[in-house]
Amino acid sequence: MAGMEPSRNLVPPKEGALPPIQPDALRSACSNCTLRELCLPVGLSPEDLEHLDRVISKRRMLRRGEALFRAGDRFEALYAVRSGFLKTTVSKEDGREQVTGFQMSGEILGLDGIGSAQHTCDAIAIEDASVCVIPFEELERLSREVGELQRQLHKVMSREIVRDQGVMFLLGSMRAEQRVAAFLLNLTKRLKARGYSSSALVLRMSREEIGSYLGLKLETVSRAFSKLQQEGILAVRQREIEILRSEALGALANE
Amino acid sequence: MAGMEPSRNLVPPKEGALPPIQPDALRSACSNCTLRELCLPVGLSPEDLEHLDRVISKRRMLRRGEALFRAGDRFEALYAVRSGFLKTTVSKEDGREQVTGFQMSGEILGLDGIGSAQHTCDAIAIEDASVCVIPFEELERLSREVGELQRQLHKVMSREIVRDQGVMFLLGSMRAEQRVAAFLLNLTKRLKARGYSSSALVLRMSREEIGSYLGLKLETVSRAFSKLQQEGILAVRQREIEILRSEALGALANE
DNA sequence: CGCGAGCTTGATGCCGATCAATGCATGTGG
DNA sequence: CCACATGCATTGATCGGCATCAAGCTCGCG
Repeated sequence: MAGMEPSRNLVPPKEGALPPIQPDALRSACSNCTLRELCLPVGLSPEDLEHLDRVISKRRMLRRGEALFRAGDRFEALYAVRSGFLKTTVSKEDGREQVTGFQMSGEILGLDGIGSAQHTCDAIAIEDASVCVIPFEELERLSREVGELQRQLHKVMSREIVRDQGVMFLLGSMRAEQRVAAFLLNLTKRLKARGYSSSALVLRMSREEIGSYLGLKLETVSRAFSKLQQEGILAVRQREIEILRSEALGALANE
Repeated sequence: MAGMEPSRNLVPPKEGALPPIQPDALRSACSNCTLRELCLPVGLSPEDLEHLDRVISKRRMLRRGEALFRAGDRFEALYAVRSGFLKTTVSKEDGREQVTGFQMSGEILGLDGIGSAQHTCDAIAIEDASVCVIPFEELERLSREVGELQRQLHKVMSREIVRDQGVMFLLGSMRAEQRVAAFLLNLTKRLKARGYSSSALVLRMSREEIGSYLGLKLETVSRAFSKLQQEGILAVRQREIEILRSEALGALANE
């Protein structure tokens, strides 16, 4: 039932908002990709795009639960999500682990590996997914020639740092309900940029994964959802969430 | 009493471990800098170092409490700490703020600004400090020519991302005492790399700043120090900390 | 139909926040 | 030099939010 279709159970996107998947095509092409305005190629000229196409030659399909890379793996490439959802997790020796992020189409994974030539976290598909493989040595070489690409890569890395700062703030200073509110707002913002509704969504991750990301136990996440529903801010039916009063959600998250 | 001397009340470094300060010199030179093995220039050849010297032409002195940059400031440069300590903080509109990091000599500040051309956090000197100014446009240009520099810049950014993942783990899954233990171990590790003792240190930040960084209240930080002292793991006298049983501290932080 | 994974809901307990008082070091003016 | 103010740290008492433990519940699926 799950099959390999992308993003099936998200709220239907506007026309053409998501790329059609061609499971057979082994070559990707940034030039034609409908994600190019959200992904690494933002702002590249058509000629530069062609150069990039030559570097990003491979794709990789992942079944739900499969790892794109694991901590300790040799770092060789960055990955751009084409379809599906992934999570990244860090873990201590003793096995305790924590989700550090969820990635959707157009977002880049693997930046953690550059510093030490090894990945420092696991990247796992939380639904069937497809990613573009971006061999890093070649990307570095090309970005030495294409200033705009260099700039774009730097921006992607910088934004990741800023995102992490936001999560640190959330983990350090917000209460459970606020964290959940902020999480939902962040998700809908990113989904909206991809053509999805900003008031309804289907969560691709379990309560436990959300809790792990937000520094909460799954029961607490569940209670927060229930509370927000009681207050008339959300309508929650399992993983389907409807945001009834987004201004109230925003107000909550901002204090 | 405080004056402009660097790092006065840290445990005395081994010979030559910290750079002498020449308050009058307006030019810095990576080629001669004793921090070059900890800072951006790691691994650069003498010739490449000379190129870098041409880009990093200015220094800036900061008094305790002074801001290097603030959220919203136009992003123009990265900064490398020469001496002294800084902190970075993010804040919400309502004024609540949280410390996201402490930076010591050889560490780079300002990476947050690349993505949006504006800084997204404040960087404040928590003691008199001196930084090298690295104009970013010029750094980007030079790193297009010098592959080793490009690589080094990417590493610095990637390590910042990994560092943040570690903090997220700490904030999401560790208890108060563990957080304090991990904090101390992290500080001593970095100080050791700079030639200081790994078993004694003087904190440059207040209990409140530590708490803000660790997602705790200052009273909780204080209690954690007291507890660790009772247990014979630390000797605490105000901001002077001596680590008596570092293996116990490590064991605590790792579970 | 019955099983199991994931979600919800309730009862209880603990860790850390909060409120409050005291201690300690440094600085200032009389 | 003392009296006093100020900023920071310690310690105690109390409170509240979230974790923990423990049932039920829902839904998809063999």
